[in-house]
Amino acid sequence: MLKIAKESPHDPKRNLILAALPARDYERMLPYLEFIAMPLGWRMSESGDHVNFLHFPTTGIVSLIYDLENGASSEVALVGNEGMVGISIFMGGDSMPSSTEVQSAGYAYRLSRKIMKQEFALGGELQHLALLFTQALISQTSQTAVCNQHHSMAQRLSRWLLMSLDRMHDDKLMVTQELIGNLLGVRRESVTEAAGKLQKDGLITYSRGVIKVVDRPGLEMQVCECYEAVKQEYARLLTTPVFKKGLK
Amino acid sequence: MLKIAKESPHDPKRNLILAALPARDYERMLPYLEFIAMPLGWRMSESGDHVNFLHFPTTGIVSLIYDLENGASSEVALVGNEGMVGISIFMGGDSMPSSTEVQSAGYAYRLSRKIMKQEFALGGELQHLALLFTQALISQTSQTAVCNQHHSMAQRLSRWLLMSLDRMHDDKLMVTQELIGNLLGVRRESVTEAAGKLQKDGLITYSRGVIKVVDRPGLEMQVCECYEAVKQEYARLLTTPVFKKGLK
DNA sequence: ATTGTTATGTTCGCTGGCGAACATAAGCGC
DNA sequence: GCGCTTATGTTCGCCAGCGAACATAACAAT
Repeated sequence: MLKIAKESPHDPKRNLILAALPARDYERMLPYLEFIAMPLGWRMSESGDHVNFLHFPTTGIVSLIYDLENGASSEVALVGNEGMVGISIFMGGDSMPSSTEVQSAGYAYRLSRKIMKQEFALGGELQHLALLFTQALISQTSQTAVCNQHHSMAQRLSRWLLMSLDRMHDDKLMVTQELIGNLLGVRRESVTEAAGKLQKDGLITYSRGVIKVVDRPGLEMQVCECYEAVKQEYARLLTTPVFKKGLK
Repeated sequence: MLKIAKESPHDPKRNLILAALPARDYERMLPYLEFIAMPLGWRMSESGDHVNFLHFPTTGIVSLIYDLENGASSEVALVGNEGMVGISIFMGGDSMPSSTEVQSAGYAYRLSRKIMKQEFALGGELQHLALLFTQALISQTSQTAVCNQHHSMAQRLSRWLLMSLDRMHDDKLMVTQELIGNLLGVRRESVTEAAGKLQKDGLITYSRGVIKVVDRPGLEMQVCECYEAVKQEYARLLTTPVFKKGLK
């Protein structure tokens, strides 16, 4: 049998929700967790699709996106290994108006709708964590709504870079400005301008689909408050139970 | 004993969540439901407050608001008799970064945190409805994020008017343009301009804190898609169980 | 090395909402 | 009726992001 390193995407506990589960719950679920690759650009679900799996990313990043009739769209939230994708399964609605798309390639473990509903219905720690994560997601979405309206492109780009970085293993993002534009709901040119400014200020460097953050503290200095606000709320809601479990 | 008319704010079943509960659950909760007035402008909770009650409005409207450091703010969702206020109680986070404010005076029944957690833990229809409502709230918030970014003032004002109207009993809104500006995260002058346009087009009339919608179909004609999108999603998620129960 | 493709750079005029300052006007207290 | 407060009307210059058009530059394939 292969030994799996802790840092490998194959370790289910790289996903923080799975990692926070009590041993008993974790082991009961383990046989049903299916390892799956999330290639870059994969549209995991379209708006309104009946969702059949709950995904727990171990690496990679997934964007939750709202599309408008005229073709415009905006990302409303980012999910990485701190959370899960497909909450409508346990929230009861079966589908959501948002689409989900893999923004940075990686891996996930997935659980079938049936098993997840069973586990959720037990009312144990999984239910607790799932709901806490969902609350954090609401905060992220709400903050995005305010941020979209009140903050500049450069600030929003900075926030997006930092949030993506937090969900990555390294300091390089494989993403074109065109794609960022789609996610942020602005033109590619606006991204170019903002990115150029950040590069001139020595905060990032980029070239043809690769963005590298070279001065993270500097980036944090001039990002809008939304970044910290969301991060704090995730920490408040989600690190406590992990801690609790670690103490047991 | 006083007889309470069905249309009275004193009828708990004016709240659609309560109305959708099976008789057994409803009757068990009834003794714990406390009737309470929600006066205009009441700040039910501030950002980060530990929330002690879950409110089920029977009349009136509550705004969920995000505040920024510079004093700016934006409403991220509206809740009326179709839902509830204080979801962090059963979601597990105890508090939220948003504040809640009564935007249109009315009444509500409230349940203490303790009782609500008990009832939720039973895993029955209340849990089911609470989660469905929460999912609908996520949709509303997400749509707001996209709308804030892509649609004009006049459209967003129209959407806000229609959404408020849907949660009211009559066609008059008691609200100043100044207040609407705060909620929509724009200047009062921008509201004046947009409202002036709607009035000139014969869709609304207003004067000193009273807005009356005189041509609802006309308003619906030129509102952005976000209005219908959210409404449909609420209908999909929340009317089905009510129906089911009605058929039993 | 040549060519095609994709990513990024740059410009120009336009418009919606901003910030500030000030003007009217409707209701309220007395 | 008088004055005070609050709600709405109007103007002006400003700027961020838009839409469109086009220019360069890096990489890929052959």
